[in-house]
Amino acid sequence: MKRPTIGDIARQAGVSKGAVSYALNGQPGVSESTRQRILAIADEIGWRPNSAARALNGARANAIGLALCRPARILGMEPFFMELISGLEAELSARDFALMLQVVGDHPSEIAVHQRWWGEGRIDGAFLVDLHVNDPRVPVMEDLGMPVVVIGDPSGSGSLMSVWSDEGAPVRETVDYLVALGHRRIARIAGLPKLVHTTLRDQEFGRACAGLDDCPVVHTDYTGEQGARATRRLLSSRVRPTAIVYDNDIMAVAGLSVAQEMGLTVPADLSIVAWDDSPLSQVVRPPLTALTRDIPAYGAQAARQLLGLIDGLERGSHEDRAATLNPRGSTGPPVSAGH
Amino acid sequence: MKRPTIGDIARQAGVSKGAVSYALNGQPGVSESTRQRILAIADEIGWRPNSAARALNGARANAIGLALCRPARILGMEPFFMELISGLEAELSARDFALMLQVVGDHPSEIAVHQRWWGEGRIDGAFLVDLHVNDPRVPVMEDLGMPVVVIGDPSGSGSLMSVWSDEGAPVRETVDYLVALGHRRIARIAGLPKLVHTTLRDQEFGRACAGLDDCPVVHTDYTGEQGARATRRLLSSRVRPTAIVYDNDIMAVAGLSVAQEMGLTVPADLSIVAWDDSPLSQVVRPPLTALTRDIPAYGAQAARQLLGLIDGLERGSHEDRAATLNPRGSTGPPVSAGH
DNA sequence: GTTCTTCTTGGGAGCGCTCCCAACGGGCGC
DNA sequence: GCGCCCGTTGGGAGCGCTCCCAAGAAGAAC
Repeated sequence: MKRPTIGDIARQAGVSKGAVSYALNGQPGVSESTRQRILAIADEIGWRPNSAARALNGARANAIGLALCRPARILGMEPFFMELISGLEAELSARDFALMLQVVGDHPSEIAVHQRWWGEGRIDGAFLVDLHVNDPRVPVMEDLGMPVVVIGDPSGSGSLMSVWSDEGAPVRETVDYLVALGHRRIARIAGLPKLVHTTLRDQEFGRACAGLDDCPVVHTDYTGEQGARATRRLLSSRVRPTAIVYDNDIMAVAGLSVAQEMGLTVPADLSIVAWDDSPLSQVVRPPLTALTRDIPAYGAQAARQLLGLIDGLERGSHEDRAATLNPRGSTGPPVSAGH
Repeated sequence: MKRPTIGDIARQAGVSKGAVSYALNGQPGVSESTRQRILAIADEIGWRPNSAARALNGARANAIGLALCRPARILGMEPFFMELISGLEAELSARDFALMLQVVGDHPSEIAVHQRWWGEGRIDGAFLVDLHVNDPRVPVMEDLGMPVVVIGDPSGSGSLMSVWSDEGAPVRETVDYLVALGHRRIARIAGLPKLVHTTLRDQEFGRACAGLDDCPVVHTDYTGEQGARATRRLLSSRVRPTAIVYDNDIMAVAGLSVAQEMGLTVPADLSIVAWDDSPLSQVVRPPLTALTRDIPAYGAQAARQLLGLIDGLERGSHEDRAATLNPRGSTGPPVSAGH
């Protein structure tokens, strides 16, 4: 049950290996009639190119690396990654590129995995996600000379190409909207403070809230538990916020439960905004006002950029569309502000 | 910036390529002193094995294939897959196996992807998930001769090895529990009727409900929307059920919202059970009674089985632990049954 | 018919690695 | 001191493919 090789085809067709190679790759060098005959035989005996042999000749690996450095627990919970991956896939599979996926524990092992894959010729490029402030992966990847696309803000991605969306505008849009509704005390329950996009949102939030009353920011690890705890603490303070903006939908849903548990009505007593939309936000009562983004499209764009980079087309970084506010039932004027 | 090869090492060490190969692979054939010298040089010049060259000699690809045939939309929503993947990964990465992931649109293209990967020597084996009734992938994989582990019930996996958990016991446990609480009208909002595990649960549900009042089963596509719609329809019927068992947590959460929207109190007017637990079920009010399963452990077991199969160890299929009922606030005695 | 050009074809090197085979050399038994 | 065995080493074929090079054939121009 040995796999047929181009040698077998050549023998059957009565031509040389070279001719078969040209015919199979659509290259000039063989006549059309010979090509057809070779293709027919190849098809008949079920020939498949051996990627190893191709790779040995300096060809592409036709695979992209993605090492995810997140605890499995969080990974399983957040729709973001699966949506991102399906977006990446849509573009990659159209070009017959596979995705090499590996969950790693920390940055050093993520770096090691990338070095190994690249060194062994298993991948043609890689994505970097969840950019940290002063991310150690960036300088290593810059040195490695491997095509890399950072999915995150260019401020932290060094000389690497990045695909990002503006974090500032959605923050401003949200705060302005809440202020227009009459809110003066807006809190933000944020994600990991180490992440670049968290700090960017923090800064913009601080600026957008200038002139308002106390606008606290609490950092969490994105889990529902921490989102619930932070919410409980905020709502127990003497001057509780009338609106909370969450950094993901999981925490927003958890926060909604806590508010209802504490006897508050949403949105009358508390308005809630979730960053990143998902079916989850629409399924709870009231459905959550959310900052919606087309994550699969975002991933697809990143994949296009990386494939371009691999092809040697030197296009620059790409700014994707920013998230836009999608008001639903969880936001409204605060009862106290009866204007 | 060419990558060093064993030829370079051999030249520097003043030995032959053969000796280097033996030294690097920990095989007998070189003296310990030579081995050490070679390893030192290899380390110094940063040598990495070229996987393509290795694969060319019939070696492993050190990668496993997983083609997911689900719309991206559902994929992004269900925690199940990411948890499964992180479980697979935990075991695979420990053995330095990578996961080749590809999202495909239908079974024919999933089959094509597997054939290509296997034919091209890119993978050493593959997982099959979401087993359908009379699944067309099974006979193809049997013919292909590739190591495959089916993550699903052995009744549908032909001669392929499978890793599964009993679907019957959890159904019985759930129905018995609800009956003990006093419920007589229990409904089931199920997933896709094409899937093997759906039909198994359906059958068992039918048996377990024997002797009870009307116990309808509604099939959906696992989305929150369809779960909500099915719930609304059931609760609008003249004799509405006092308990609903959902096939995933997304639909259970959606169903909870619908019930509350319709002015029903959970669990007094309606008890809710979710199949497959996740933080989501614990975050809503009341927290959902759920059939809990350790999905990462399930995935890890599947990975172990597949790696064993690849190594030629012929262990049989493996039955994993069945899901167990984890009662929370969403179940209780129906108000009508004041016993 | 001859020469030149152009298209087609066969031959073969080389990619980096593994592994078989033969040669070499030192330690041992006699 | 001689021959033998075994541990060590060098040499080299071969994995399946790509691509360069040269040779052959066919057609055009004279």
